[in-house]
Amino acid sequence: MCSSDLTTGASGRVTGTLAASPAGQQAVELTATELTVLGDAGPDFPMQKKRHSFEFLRDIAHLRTRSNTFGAVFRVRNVLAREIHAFFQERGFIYLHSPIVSTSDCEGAGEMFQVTTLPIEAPPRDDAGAVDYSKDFFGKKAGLTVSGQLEAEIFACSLGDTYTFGPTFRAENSNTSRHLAEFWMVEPELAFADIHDDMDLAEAFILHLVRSVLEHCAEDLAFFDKMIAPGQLEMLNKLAGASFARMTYTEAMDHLLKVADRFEFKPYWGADLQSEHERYLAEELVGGPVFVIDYPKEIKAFYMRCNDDGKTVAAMDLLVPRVGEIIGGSQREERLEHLSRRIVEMGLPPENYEWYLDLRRFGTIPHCGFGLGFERMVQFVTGMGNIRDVIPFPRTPGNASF
RNA sequence: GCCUGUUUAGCUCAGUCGGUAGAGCAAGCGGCUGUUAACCGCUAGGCCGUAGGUUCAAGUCCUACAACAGGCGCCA
Repeated sequence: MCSSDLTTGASGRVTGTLAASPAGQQAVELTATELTVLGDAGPDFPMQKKRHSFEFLRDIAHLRTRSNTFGAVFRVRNVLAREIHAFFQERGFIYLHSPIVSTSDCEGAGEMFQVTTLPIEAPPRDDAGAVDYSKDFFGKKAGLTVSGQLEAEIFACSLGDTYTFGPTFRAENSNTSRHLAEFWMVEPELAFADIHDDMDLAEAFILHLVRSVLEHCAEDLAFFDKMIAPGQLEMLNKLAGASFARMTYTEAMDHLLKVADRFEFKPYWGADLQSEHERYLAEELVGGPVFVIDYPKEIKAFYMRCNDDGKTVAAMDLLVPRVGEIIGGSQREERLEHLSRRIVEMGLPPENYEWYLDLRRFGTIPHCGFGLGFERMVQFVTGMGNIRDVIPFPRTPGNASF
């Protein structure tokens, strides 16, 4: 082969001498003495030495990792994954491999993907005509996990501080730049801890990840700062030395009501925070990450601990500029009678929660935890606008290529 | 699921008042050479998303559908 085969996309081996470079934009250069093309690419190679749209590159996800943007994204993603383990392992947390296939749909976190070996066209039916899941592979209806939290609670209430880090699935028809049907979630669970310990951990965790990336991915972050998200480096550097603001839902609502005119959805006490409200709090009012705690109990999950006011629960969300909610967590209701009552109040079938209630019947402890959407963290750090571009092979409604 | 927008060359996009298409990059050929998501010349390359409709005439106007994007909801 000759050098004319050395087109964009070709692979090759170069032998030469590494020397300091006089050019401004690189430190070293290779003076080649020998060049071998190992695999030529041909004129139909779809990528070029120019900017492509991320939508186009998404269609060729098997080739897009050859671009500088996706190289940088997945190097940063790798460092973040490594540092998640480092952070928790250094603090003595147990890494729990929570199950992927789950038969406990007692989470309510989202629609489950069903896992079945029954024939779709003609499943076995019982006398009432309903699908007979006792004939299914697991003997009951099964699905892909929507959260490892409940399993993490089991471990936290026996082994102590625990975390999960694994794939999570939501069959929601969500079409946004912040949602995936398959994503990775980090879920620590703290034993003998309250909502304030939970926030302290979340803050230390985010700061560790930001500082680690600044330390280990300086070159890639400079690339994002220049090509993807101007100002990103300054934002991260500022964040690395900051402490996060904290406010109650009621305080946040007071702030929102003062500027209610600017919102499409008018805020009022009792309503969940809209995206535009979250953005205002993080981007304008605070200008950085902010914890919001003590939400009205009606808009939060059954397992969150009731506060003494009888109206709110010890829930906390961490809102960050641009991405919005990056962490959602709570202190768990450890009091048997309160938890039982909430299950009934929310119309959930109590028989599904017996094992969960056992954790309160037998040696209950105060505990808490949170979930971090891993891809949202990668988005936050890199400044990438679409979550489909920070996971190798995105799964979204209507798309599971590769 | 709802709202808005987009769909024209391999890619990124122009295309005026409706009169059968242009640029840059890529590709091919040639030149240049301290270049870096460079430069110069030439050459090719188009069922204008799909299906209907209006019109003498549709890339352009209308309808439906599809794909994609952005925003919203759901959440992480």
